Amino acid sequence: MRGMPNESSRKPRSDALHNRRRILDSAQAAFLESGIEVSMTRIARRAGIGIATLYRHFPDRESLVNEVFRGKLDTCLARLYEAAADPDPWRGFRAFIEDLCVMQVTDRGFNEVFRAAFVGGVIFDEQRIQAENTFAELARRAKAAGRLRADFVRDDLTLVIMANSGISADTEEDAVAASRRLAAYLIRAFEAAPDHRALPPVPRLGPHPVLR
Amino acid sequence: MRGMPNESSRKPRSDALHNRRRILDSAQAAFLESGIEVSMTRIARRAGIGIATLYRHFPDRESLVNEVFRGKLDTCLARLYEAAADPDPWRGFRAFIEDLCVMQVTDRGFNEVFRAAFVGGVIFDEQRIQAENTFAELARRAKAAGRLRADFVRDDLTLVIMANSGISADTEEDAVAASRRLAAYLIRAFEAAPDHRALPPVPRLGPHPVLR
DNA sequence: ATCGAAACGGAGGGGGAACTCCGGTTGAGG
DNA sequence: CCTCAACCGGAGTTCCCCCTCCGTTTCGAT
Repeated sequence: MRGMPNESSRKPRSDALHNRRRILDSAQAAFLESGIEVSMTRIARRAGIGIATLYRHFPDRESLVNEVFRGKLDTCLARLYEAAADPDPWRGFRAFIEDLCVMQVTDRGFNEVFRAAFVGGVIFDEQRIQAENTFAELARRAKAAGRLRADFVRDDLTLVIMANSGISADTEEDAVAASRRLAAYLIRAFEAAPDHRALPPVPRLGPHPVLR
Repeated sequence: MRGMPNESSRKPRSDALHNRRRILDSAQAAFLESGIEVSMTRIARRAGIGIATLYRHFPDRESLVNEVFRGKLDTCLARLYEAAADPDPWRGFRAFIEDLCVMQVTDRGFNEVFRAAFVGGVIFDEQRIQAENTFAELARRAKAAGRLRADFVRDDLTLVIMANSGISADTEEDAVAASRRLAAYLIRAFEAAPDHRALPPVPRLGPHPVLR
């Protein structure tokens, strides 16, 4: 509820609620098209409200970004838990990576936020840790089933996210196609096989600056 | 020679030559650190010259970018021809992708320019076509040798470039490590094997906006 | 040493973005 | 219906960027 002006007990006015909704919708659309760096003025204009009203509801860009993507991040985590619940861990593993890539590539803002959240770990922290543990457990099961190569590590998911974040194309359709093909290649590479050669060493992937 | 003020016959002044060199060096460093969008003012300050002098030598950002990366792009093409000359096409294929990834990940500006050049094909056009043909021939030989999967297509190289362009890390060392690991995974996925499943369809990858 | 063309660099116009101030407006409880 | 806190929105401030104009300085040929 950060950014909401009324501090204590009092139901917010209906026009304020209406404007808040319009801001969130416009911001969502603007972020999707142009990324989270889109100017606040553009968001306000798109919503048909004044710039001051936007800032009253969300004191800075970060709080707006947070509110917009909280929901989408939740559905993303839901996909992970769904995949982790699959009795066939390798099928779950593949499904998660495929879904993730599509979600990332169809929303430029989400791509940036998700990348920041997972690679940098600056925002949405508690959810991220839980998600990492769930993913690690899924990977462990897939390894135990002999389908995922044993030297797959947690940071390889970060690698997937970073690689997929580089995909783009003119139309959403083409971007999805490109992302699917990349995901298919990567999944193929992750699959256990008798002729494995050693992989290059695991990189140390620290925080990455996307927001500020 | 675009951007050089003296239109016809006359040897340039020594101070002009000196400043030109300083501009190119500073721009190279600035692009490497901050990407090609870095402000012209910063480049000029770094070179210790006035902003007007910068603009006199290079009338717009594009001509400066062109001049800075012409050399690096040439060495990149040299790597390709070297790889194409390898009697073992699969070894050449792998070496080229590995080298390419490292070059891309160690210079942010080059990453952006190279991505634009290869994905969009807007700049450095004639070189790009020749490079594409050379790469296609290398891939053909690698397929004929039974080492590269038959359904590998030209646009898969674009996929590699885009994926690798998403890699980043705190230190150059870590970025290289991450890039190496990604490249190893992709090469593994490209390798021919008896148990191939069909890949998702090839995406149509059109021009991509990086420079303006 | 002279002198003109060439090169230099700072000041400034124009634009856009982030964020704030404040006078006018409106919704909802009494 | 009245009132007033809550809300609205535009104008204004500051900052940084691109790029140009123009008075000053410097090179180098004579």
